[in-house]
Amino acid sequence: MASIHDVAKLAGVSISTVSYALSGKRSIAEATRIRVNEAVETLGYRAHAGARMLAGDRTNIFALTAPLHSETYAPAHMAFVLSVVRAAREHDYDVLLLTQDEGAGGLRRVVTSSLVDGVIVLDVSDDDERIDLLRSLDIPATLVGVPRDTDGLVCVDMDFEAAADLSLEHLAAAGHRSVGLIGHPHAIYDRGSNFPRRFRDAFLAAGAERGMDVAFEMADRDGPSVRAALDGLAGALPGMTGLVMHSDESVQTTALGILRDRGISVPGDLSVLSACSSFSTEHFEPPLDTIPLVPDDTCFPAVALAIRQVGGKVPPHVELVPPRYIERGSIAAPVA
Amino acid sequence: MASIHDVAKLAGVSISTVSYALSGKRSIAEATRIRVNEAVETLGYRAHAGARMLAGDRTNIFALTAPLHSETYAPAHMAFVLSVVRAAREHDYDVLLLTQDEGAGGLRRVVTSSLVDGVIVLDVSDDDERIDLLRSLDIPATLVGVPRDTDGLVCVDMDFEAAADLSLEHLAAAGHRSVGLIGHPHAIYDRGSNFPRRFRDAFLAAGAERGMDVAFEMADRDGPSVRAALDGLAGALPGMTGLVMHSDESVQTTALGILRDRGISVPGDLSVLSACSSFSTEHFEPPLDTIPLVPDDTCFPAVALAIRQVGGKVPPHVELVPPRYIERGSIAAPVA
DNA sequence: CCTCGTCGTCGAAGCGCTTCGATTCGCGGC
DNA sequence: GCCGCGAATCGAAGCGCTTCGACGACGAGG
Repeated sequence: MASIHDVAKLAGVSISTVSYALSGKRSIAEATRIRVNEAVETLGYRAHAGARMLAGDRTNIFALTAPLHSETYAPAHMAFVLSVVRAAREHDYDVLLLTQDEGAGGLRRVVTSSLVDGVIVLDVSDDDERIDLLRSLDIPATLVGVPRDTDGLVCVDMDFEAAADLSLEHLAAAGHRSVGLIGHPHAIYDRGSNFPRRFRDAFLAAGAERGMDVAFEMADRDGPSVRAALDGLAGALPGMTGLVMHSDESVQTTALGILRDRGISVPGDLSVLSACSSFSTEHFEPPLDTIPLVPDDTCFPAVALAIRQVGGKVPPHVELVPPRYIERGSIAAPVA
Repeated sequence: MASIHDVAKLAGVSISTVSYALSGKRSIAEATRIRVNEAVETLGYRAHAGARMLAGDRTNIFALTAPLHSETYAPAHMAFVLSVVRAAREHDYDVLLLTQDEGAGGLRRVVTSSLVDGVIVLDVSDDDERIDLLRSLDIPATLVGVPRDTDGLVCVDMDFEAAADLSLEHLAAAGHRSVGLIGHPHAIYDRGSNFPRRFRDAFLAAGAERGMDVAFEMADRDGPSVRAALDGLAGALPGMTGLVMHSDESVQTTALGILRDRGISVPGDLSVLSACSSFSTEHFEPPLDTIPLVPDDTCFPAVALAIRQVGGKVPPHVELVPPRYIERGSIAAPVA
């Protein structure tokens, strides 16, 4: 592997000149810069990562901790992981993938050995062992998600409260007064993963505030459970004309299938809306109105915030991404 | 952050002694080793990753290139990624996640900058731009998968040929003579991802060799496509009594649902076997006999091989993991 | 014409670690 | 009693890079 030494020799300059020519941290004559770049090109030179870390006090690597629990919906999880990696690459950062197996230990390890410049935390739960560690480590970090206690933390997340309200706003505007919510599997609420809880709480609160009748049911990924959830809602809301689904793809597909089997047409008999889904509802039968949960919307800002923290202090705060609404015709006026 | 210097001072020895005490590369008096370890403990010392890379010529990081295509089945993909990370951690290695966006460029970047000691390649296709690059880079690498041309490569994979034959062996033993195969979506075969092709080819060849009637259909992830595949098989094999499914979870679930709807009982009317599935078929209705595709079975050997390559040369070769068969009662004798 | 500021460049000092001799000490063998 | 040897330890030389202070050249201002 060619070293900066070889480049300097070939370009006929000193190694410090090469370094400055490449980093741009001092002014360099145009002619010199060109010669250096040519030398780099012909030698295929790339700075040695270890040397750069040692001398430069910067690794250009972020750690990504993204626990995968048994109830985690893998496609969504994967989408967030990839979004973080792509965002990092836009800033010339690489991503080291940590798993749950080591627990918070892995985080401590990579941070204290100066392997990473910062940490991106996915799938935050309310009392997460990673959070206290992060606070004590005092290292650039951004959480994608909002834990109960955000003290001293930098967080980015979808504004689930606004999303819940937005979903009811659209249904109310169409004339609906009685709306059910199908949520994620029990286990996800139990584990303290917080966004489903936030959506649910905001949904129920917004419904009350708007004077609407609302109810909530959780659904696992099997047919009987989804059927039970739908029945539960129908029982709680005899006059239900609207349905919001805040759950993963398979549950929503299953639910639509059940409605079809029962001869309930969408939106003729029931208006349906998919809220905060990280997949496309375009190919559903029928396509659903949706408030999309796009990984890039939160992961790119999260990485950008981590970068800014590396460059200097960023005051702890929470950034909420406002929800968007996409119409696909699955909401109509309720039939009397 | 405490440095090796601080440890040396606290333990009252030189830094080289600390280094040797920790690495064990030279003999150290027991008493000294203990003092060093105590100092490490009280200071919370961890070697600076960059310094270690620079001086030690080893990064203890592997790059993982795991392209995610639109047709890729995310849960399986994720399972393989995590398996690699866990395997790496067992050897004190970390994993840098590369994505498709940079193409082979990302690979070149991390290798030429000496950021990683080696590469693990997932989801190999027959003509993969990463492969030529790897060959020219001359760096420790293990492919999980077997490309058409394995010259100069170290590969590990499930023995799909043996798995295909094993599935027919069990069906034949139960008395079946006419067996259909449902495979992955078209796009996966088109793209050159090679294990589905290998399974299919081996299945058809083994069927011919055993003098059985066999047929093959691909199925996308939607109901109509699965239905069409089943109909296609029924058309090609009027006397079909056995069905092998080599496809992802949703297709298999859908297929079982269709069979149920049509009043075809398993294994009463049709014997069904799930082959090379990376998910559990235990909770299926009914549970299916399976030849499981366990990520750890290939990823752990793959990482181990990469480690051995870092330590010295390992001759290029292909390691095939023999298939196992798990009975769950979904295969019975065919009714006349 | 001399001085001063600017621009472009260079040499050298680390960054924290690994590793290669070299050194010291204690012990057994002759 | 001396030599030789192995065990334990140390000092120093890098590894390849960044960055700081210094220096020469050159143009502008007095």
